[in-house]
Amino acid sequence: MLTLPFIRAYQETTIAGLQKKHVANAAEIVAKLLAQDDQRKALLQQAESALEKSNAAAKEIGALMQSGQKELAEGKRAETAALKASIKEMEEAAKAAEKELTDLLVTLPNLPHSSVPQGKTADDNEVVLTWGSVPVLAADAQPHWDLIKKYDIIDFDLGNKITGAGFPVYKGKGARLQRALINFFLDEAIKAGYYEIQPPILINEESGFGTGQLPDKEGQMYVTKEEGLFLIPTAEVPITNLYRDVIVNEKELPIKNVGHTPCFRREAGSWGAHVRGLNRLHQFDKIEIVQIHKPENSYAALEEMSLHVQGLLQKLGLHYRVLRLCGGDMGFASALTYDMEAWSGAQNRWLEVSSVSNFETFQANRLKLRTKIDGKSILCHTLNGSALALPRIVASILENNQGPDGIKIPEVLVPYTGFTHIN
RNA sequence: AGAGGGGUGUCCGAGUGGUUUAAGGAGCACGCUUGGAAAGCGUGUGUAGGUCUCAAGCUUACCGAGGGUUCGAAUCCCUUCCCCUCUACCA
Repeated sequence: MLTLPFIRAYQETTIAGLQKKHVANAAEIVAKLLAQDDQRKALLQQAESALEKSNAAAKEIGALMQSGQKELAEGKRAETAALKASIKEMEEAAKAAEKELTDLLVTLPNLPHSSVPQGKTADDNEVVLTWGSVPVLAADAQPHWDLIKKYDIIDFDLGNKITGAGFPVYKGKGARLQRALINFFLDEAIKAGYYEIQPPILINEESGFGTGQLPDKEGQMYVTKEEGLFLIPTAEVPITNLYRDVIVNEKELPIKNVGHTPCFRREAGSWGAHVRGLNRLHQFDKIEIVQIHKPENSYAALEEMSLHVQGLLQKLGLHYRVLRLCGGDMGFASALTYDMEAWSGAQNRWLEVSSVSNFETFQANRLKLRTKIDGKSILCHTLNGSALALPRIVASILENNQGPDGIKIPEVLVPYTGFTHIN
């Protein structure tokens, strides 16, 4: 959530930023926000000065009662009773104005960093770098959805039977490869100084709001019927919300957490021919890294996180590229996002395997996540990234590493899998 | 899940309708004291909003959360979340 003092002080910047994110009528919205804020303040002031009067009167009555001047107290009491109704009205008006204001404020996305390219769609993203080269495969190379059947390692039909589309069952070496990747990614993160967290995978509404999934993406999450809890779409939600309503000691910063969880996404309305097989799932495993920083360090941290993710891809020997997302393609809460895409050898296309973002104070403002510097409390910066999401990594490994003697497991994974080939 | 007991500041803890302006203690910060430290003494010690050019000051709200009763609520009532004990169930 953007902060009002910022919007007020930097109206032009705010409008330009919102426009880069393709918010319609940005200028009108900013003007409306400021007007509503003025109104809120006026109403609040009115209510508070009435309250002040009534507080003073109550105190007086108390004093009179105690000194035994019953009659005077009674008179005063009748007088004050009349105030009550109007105070309630004023308080309600102030509250309503505040709600109207936050309801609008909450719908606004974060402002993009100055380096974010203009643009609307994925085609406008900027390629920052490309690593490795396209693997040379035999003419009869198969896409992963055929390979998983050939080697019987991931079963969509069984998943359909017990749950539904997009919930595959991993079997044998398929399951072991999953476990190997999870452990490898966690170990690498721990080596890089991250602290492992195993959070709940159901979260409440406050947490969904804290990181920005609610109300923006409500339709994308699964909800439990009785309790109204949401299945997490990413470990970012529980791990970042650990710090909701927290004033972190400056000495504890930066915070670097990592966690592995399954992730659940309804992906309503986003199905199509290009999302076959593992390309898009309702449930998948992901290792997420989360960092919390003082504002001045957050962009250096973002680069560090990007390098960490790239290191993983390099160790796995995957041809990849890094994109700087354009204003139209980046997420609601993000100020700057790098996407890492791995090459899928048989589909001949890039697959997004990680997204690393700096949210600056956007999430922290919703979370009330602060630190104290020189006695003043300020909002922290939050960042997160996938390191990494499994299914598309698996797809790329399967496709890129296929050969006559089966699928070759990347060397770094062999200590984790206990086998060198899937065949 | 049922019955009972709880939730107060950074922490412990007092507080069952009116100088509560949340006692007291611990911790922390600063000062005094000291050769230095400890002890001791003194002072300070939350968050958010409003007012204000800034600061100070003033002011409003906050005792798990939300609502209510009252001139006045940490205190009474309702709803809800969480914790503890016992019982039941259970990996």
